Amino acid sequence: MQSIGEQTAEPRKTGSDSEIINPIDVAIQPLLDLGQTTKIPANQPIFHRGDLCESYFLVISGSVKVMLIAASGREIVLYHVGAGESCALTTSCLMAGDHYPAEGITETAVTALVFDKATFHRSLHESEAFRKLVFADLGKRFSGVISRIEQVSFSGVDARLAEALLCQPQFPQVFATHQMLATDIGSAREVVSRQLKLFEKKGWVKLGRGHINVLQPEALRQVLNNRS
Amino acid sequence: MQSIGEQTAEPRKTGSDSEIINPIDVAIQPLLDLGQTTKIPANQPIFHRGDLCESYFLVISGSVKVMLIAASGREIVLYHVGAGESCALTTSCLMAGDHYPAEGITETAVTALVFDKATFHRSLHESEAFRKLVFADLGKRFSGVISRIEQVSFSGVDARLAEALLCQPQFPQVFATHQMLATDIGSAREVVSRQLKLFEKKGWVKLGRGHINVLQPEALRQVLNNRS
DNA sequence: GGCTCTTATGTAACTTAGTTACATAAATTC
DNA sequence: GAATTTATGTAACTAAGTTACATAAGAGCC
Repeated sequence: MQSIGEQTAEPRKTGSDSEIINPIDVAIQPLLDLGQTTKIPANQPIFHRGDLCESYFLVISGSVKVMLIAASGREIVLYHVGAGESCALTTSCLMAGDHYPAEGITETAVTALVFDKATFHRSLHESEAFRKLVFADLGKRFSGVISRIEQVSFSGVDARLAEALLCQPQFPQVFATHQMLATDIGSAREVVSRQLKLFEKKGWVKLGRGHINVLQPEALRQVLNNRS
Repeated sequence: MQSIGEQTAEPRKTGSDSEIINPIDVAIQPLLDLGQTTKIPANQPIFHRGDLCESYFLVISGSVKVMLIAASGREIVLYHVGAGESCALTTSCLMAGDHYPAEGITETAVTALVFDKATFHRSLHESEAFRKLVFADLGKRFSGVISRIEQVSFSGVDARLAEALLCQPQFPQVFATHQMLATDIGSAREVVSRQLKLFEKKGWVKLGRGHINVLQPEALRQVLNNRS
């Protein structure tokens, strides 16, 4: 059995700006030749629910969101795929020969390494390093999606919203619409607007069109601890 | 590379009584020697959230439920592991070297084949059949958990309850308490009681202590179609 | 600038779901 | 059969989601 490299990729933060390519290429540099490097603009659908999964991809830069969309228009983000990460849903569908159960959409312009189905399976078979990368990613996502269920079904909108505000890339500045925040926490826009107004009334945030200024992060953290 | 068998196990219904061992042993019979056959009584915890995952198991007979439990006591079942199935969470934690993010509890007496960590990894490495079985299962669960999120966050209690009633093993007889149904659909006992009373008022079901008689399955199916 | 169009936010009224806090009743155990 | 445990019933209240708009801030165009 041919070994293509032993070091697995470490988990990486989604949406970070620096260190985009460095960490992944150590582990899978030799695999780069097997895939096709592709660039996709922002806000493009990559896959839809019901699509049969035909290729595997690894994000080199940018970010993809994987989400559910209800008939009513309600949306919930399952997870974000950042630089150095692969889409666990794709892995899972390729392995089970299944259809996608969700939507994948680029959030920013994305550079990705795309492998066709056969290459994916062959690499999985031949490379221990690739296998480790793929499965570690799958495992991480599975746990992540389970925490998501926990959040959504056990904790209130206030706690989920507080967490969303605290985890923004340009904290304490939040560049997001109420709709985007609602999708992130799996609630409705009106509910988010209502809760944000409450936060503003308490002096914890300052609201603006398309952005929010977090004034009292400690108060938000308190909400998180009290009732998550 | 040693091939231990080519046929993968087909997906199987959870909690079915007949054909318990037959279908799986075709695929993994040769692996039986590698694991330790273990019997566990009903209602026993198998793992808790936070536990480090040390062994892999394959259910031979009986069923295990994997669920989240909130501090408040609220519960939600993520999935059931039936005969011939493995626990995807275990697979995922073993592969990612992670801690369990949920609870595993036997629902009935269970016979399982247990592999230690090292044997699991070795089998994964050596046997294509085992790999296929493990990953197909993981993929199936991942999709399953995602539909669960969809159900819980997009569809109402009435639809979820109707579905739960329609999917019972001894349909149209339902042997479950309101609490068990609530855990299944990720709601609260009082909410289930309230909704069941409404169903009863409409003549769709007949309620009893510990069991429910479904009188008008068509009406329940209608609820499912209208607003799932 | 002023006009239009699109996108974002505000808000009230209402429905559904979850929580709190008990009461009642059916099994089970002693 | 009395006590205890377990299951169900129910009311009152809070939280969240929905419907149905109104308002307002920018973007693009003349």
